[in-house]
Amino acid sequence: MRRPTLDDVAALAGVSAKTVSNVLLERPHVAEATRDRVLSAVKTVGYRVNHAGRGLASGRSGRIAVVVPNLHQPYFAETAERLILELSARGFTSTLRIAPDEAAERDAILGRTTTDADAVIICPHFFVASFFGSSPPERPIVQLGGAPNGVVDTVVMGEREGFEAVTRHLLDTGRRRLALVWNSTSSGKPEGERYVGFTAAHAAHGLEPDPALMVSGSDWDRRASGYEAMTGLIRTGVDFDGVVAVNDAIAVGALRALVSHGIRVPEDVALTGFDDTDEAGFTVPPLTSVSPEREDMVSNAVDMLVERLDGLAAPARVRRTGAHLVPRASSAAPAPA
Amino acid sequence: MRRPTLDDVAALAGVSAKTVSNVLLERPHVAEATRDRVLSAVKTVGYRVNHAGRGLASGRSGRIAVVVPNLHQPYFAETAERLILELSARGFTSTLRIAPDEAAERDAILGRTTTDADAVIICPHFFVASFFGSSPPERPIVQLGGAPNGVVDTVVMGEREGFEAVTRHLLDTGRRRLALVWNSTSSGKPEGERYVGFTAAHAAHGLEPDPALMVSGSDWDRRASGYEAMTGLIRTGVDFDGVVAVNDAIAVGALRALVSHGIRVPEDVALTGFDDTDEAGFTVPPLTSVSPEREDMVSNAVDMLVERLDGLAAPARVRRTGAHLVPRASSAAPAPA
DNA sequence: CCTGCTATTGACAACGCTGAACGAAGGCTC
DNA sequence: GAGCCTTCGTTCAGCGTTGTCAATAGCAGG
Repeated sequence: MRRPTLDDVAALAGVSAKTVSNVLLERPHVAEATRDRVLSAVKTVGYRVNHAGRGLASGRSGRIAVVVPNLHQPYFAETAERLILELSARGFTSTLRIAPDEAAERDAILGRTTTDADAVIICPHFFVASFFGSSPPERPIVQLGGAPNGVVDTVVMGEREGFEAVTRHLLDTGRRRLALVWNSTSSGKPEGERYVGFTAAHAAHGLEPDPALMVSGSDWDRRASGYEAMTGLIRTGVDFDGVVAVNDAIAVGALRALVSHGIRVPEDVALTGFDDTDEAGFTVPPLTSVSPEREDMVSNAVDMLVERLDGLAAPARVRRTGAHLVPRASSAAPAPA
Repeated sequence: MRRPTLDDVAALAGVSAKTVSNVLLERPHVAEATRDRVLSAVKTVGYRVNHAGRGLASGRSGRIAVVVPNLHQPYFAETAERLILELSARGFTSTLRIAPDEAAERDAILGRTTTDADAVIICPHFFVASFFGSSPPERPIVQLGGAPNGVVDTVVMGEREGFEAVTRHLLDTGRRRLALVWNSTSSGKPEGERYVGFTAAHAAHGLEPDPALMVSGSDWDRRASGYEAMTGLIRTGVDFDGVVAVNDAIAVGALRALVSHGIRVPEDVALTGFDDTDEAGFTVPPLTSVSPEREDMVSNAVDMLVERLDGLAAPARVRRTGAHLVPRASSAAPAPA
């Protein structure tokens, strides 16, 4: 009835509890025969390790906190899913923390709400180096996406080249006046890697982005935000033939706004997103997007984390992963006039 | 440098470690003055509880496993999000387990992969009573959605009435030949609460569902599955003026299939989903759906779980939550001929 | 045959916390 | 004033595991 312990297994196998532990931890120097005997005893008594005991004795929990702003945004849900599966494949358990606002995110990073994890992987929304004050983080933290901050290891996804590719794609197919639907930033101006890519593509065509075509919604993560921003732009009456959205969710919101104002996609206006979420393939019309190399991002993040857990002491590292254009109908070239 | 322990706090506050523990656990019979002294000592030394130690001593982890088939399906992502936030608001930590197939789901339920949780909340895909063999579950399990199985507490969402409502909505607005796009079931035939609602609505109009209009994809959870099934139905050439999809994801897939065959929604065919996920409001046209009362579902599930953790021994209980129609443009009445 | 290695296993003491049980002090009732 | 209850705090013994280190055996080399 009582849940079996190491001692129960040890008694049955005729060895000490420590030996059973050594077998389970796959320590070297355990005789083949002993191992077999132990493992079969484990099976017969139905032993399962007690994580609390192990954690207390070893000083590690074997648990990684995965921190995302939310799960209703497909990008975060899909990323969290991959992270969790990858961590579990590598023998870690995980705990998913949802940090919808800056305070929650800081608390998660600083460990105030994630005391039971050995390390943290975060898809940051607000994260900046100043969260730490003067003292460095007390446990490994890896950032997935977001800008390198010199404090924690970071996986940079191909934001710049991805955005450049999608922007060039529109320019190459004859679009000339591209609107940019942005998430709001602290400065109120577009900024960061994606904007750099956007500008670079324009420059390659000898063009410059038109500030009158840049709009942002009130929130990064809501389709509603894209709808709202797009509607605002349409109301200004300004002319445009392409819309580059900062991510798929915003593109989906923008799409609704375009359609409900009688603007046809892609005939009148081309539309693109970013992230290549599941839903991008199923909008009407299907949405051109940019696919970050998710597998790469996730495995790089976990690699770096494991290295830190194994004791690596080195300045914050940056790994870059790629991104590629996924053209779909929403950006099909307009019929020649 | 060393992480502070109860003893450090106790020394500073001039009390025993046990008293500090009592304060932190909000035990009664601690004098106000003592509590204040302890709490301020906790702050000064920066104490944070060691979960391993607490877990070992108390025999509980304070952790609940949330088990879902995946996160790329918005319904599961949104539900998991609410569960995690609710659990955290009630002082539990959570661990999210992704169980994509039957074996993984069974392992999670039986605790083989969730040894570190006191209890389990599961959004089941396959779960049946036979998972347990003859012995009852060894810790509290609550099912969120899915059919009651007599073994674990279950929250039944308003599948029957929700489906009846949406079906009636279509019939009331003049649609007569309703296709049903189903997830595949083991029997290959539609079954369960949703189908009962579908049939009941027909009966109320003196009609009977036409078996020739029932199709299912290969998978519950992929938009692709809805696309595939819908395409199959269109190819048969059979006539229909409404499509009832078993959930939003399948409806989104069906929508793509309809549009790409030149069938207009809602002019030619009305379309409805189920779950009222975030994306339903942003398809083109916006998708009529049924909203389960998510808050209710989640709080009921956690309530039942907490009661079990508090020692309630009683036969498996069932709580029912409601569902209401959310009409949108995809099911607007056709213009009178 | 002794020395020094490696391979294998075990004894013991933590790890940080909480449950149980108990003691001291004060207040109430009759 | 005896008896009892309530409040508040302490002492003590583990919870189940792993790290450290010692013990033993076997074996190669001299």
